[in-house]
Amino acid sequence: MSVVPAEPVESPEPAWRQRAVERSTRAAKLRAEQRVQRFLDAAQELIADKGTTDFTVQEVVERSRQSLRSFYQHFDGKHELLLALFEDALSRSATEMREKLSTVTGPLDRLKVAVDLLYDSSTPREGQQSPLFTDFAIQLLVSHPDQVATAHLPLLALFTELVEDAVKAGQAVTPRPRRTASLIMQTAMFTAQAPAAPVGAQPSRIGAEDVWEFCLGGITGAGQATGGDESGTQKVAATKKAAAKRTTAKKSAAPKGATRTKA
Amino acid sequence: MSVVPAEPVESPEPAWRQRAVERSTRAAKLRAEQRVQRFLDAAQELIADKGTTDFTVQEVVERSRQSLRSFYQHFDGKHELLLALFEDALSRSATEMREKLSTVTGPLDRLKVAVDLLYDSSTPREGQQSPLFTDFAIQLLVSHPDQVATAHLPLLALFTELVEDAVKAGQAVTPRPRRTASLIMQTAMFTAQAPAAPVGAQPSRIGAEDVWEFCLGGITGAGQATGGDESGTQKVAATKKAAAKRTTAKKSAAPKGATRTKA
DNA sequence: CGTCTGACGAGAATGCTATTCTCGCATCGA
DNA sequence: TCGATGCGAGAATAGCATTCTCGTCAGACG
Repeated sequence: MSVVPAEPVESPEPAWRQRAVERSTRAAKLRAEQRVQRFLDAAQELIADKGTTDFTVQEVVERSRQSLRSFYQHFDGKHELLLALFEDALSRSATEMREKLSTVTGPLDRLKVAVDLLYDSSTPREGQQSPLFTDFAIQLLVSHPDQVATAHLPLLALFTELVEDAVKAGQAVTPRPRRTASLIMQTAMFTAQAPAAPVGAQPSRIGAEDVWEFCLGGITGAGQATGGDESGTQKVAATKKAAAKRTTAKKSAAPKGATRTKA
Repeated sequence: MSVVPAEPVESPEPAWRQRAVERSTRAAKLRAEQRVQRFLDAAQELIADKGTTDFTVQEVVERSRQSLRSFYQHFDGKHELLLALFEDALSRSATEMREKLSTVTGPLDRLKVAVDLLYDSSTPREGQQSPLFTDFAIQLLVSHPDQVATAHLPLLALFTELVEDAVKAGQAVTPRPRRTASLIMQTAMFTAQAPAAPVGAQPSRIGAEDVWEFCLGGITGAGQATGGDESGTQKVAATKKAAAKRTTAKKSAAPKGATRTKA
């Protein structure tokens, strides 16, 4: 990109010195990276062990057999450490998801599988690796929304592709695939760690299936048609169009043919 | 429910004493409630002032002109205080929303307005009253999901009604209105404080409109039909049905008639 | 080879909060 | 008036992140 052409007057030590310095530098940089990695690994272990991101910086330091001094020399703070892990995890997750998707064909199938996978990753487990998606992701959402956005980028790209493919195949419609992808992701991720109903409510947990149906067909009925009466679906679809129009144009009174599809 | 019939032998002081005690108690209880209220008010003010829930317990104490001692005598901790405010806010919000909805007719219109309102409440503002929906709600979601669920109950009830009404009017279809309502709420609330795109991405912010369209029609096209070609919508709807089936039953190859509705 | 520099370990010190504890005073009913 | 209970004032404790101080050591450089 920018191979500086060495100013003829100001710097009488053009490239060879630079190379020398760089060689000298390289070692240090390498050592630094190793150290950073050790912190990262230690933190990862702690997260796995304790199932939280509530570990102490001290613990990280001890586990990595380094010093506080060193820690703060390499990270701006605990926050930076977690952010690093977070971005890494999401990025890794995206590629992993891509692999798993490689065996699936059909735009909608692929999208569904993606939703399932994302939902699964976002579900709080006991001993798994999740807390980066759950715990921290959420805290971060409050304090540094933009960084979350950045971290989401790889996944968002993937989902955007999936949506676009579905659209191209005529199996989906949306004016802004990126936004839709974002909405799908958010729905899946947040719903996964959703509040279970307070006490004794049967609809206890909203599952990946529910999320998918919702994303697919929303409320207007298309998604749930997994075996219902043909005519019914057709009817609702027609109604829907009108309803949407009405919502925008302000009007009322509607056909009563309640058309549920399932029991 | 349980007017204890006064055991003949064990307690020779049946009702008069109880009444006396109760009279004596009442005053104390009343004073206690006033104190609690003062804490609550003070906290509310602080939130309004600072725009965060990051106030100190000390601050609450000072502002309410009471003592730390007293605070911890009435609350289990800062957490309880916030939780109280949170539940209150959500409950209040639900009734307020009900009022505003009273002027709107038409199931889908009502639902849409509700989504707008909820989205609006959940949007982080500078000086407004929101932080209870944003800040704290999210922290809470991590630490005490069940309490969040409880707090959401009033709103969930409202949205469930709205969805059910829409279904009854034949303007919507869903097997489990409650779940759908929950999904709609979550989508609106979380998307409102969503991460804006990292740097220079135009689709910067997902708005209430986008949320609504997504909830309404999901991805399968029904929602966006604000003026598209009749036949197109019809076609997509038909395709949709098949697609959904395929998703479940694992199959591939799809009709190519890309049918976008909007530009 | 001697020195100088910059990274590092060990750990004390600081700062911020929540939470608890200890003292007295005051209020209210008996 | 007496005693219990509520409460204000504020000191004490504790958990953590972050900073600072002091030596040490390895490599760079003349």
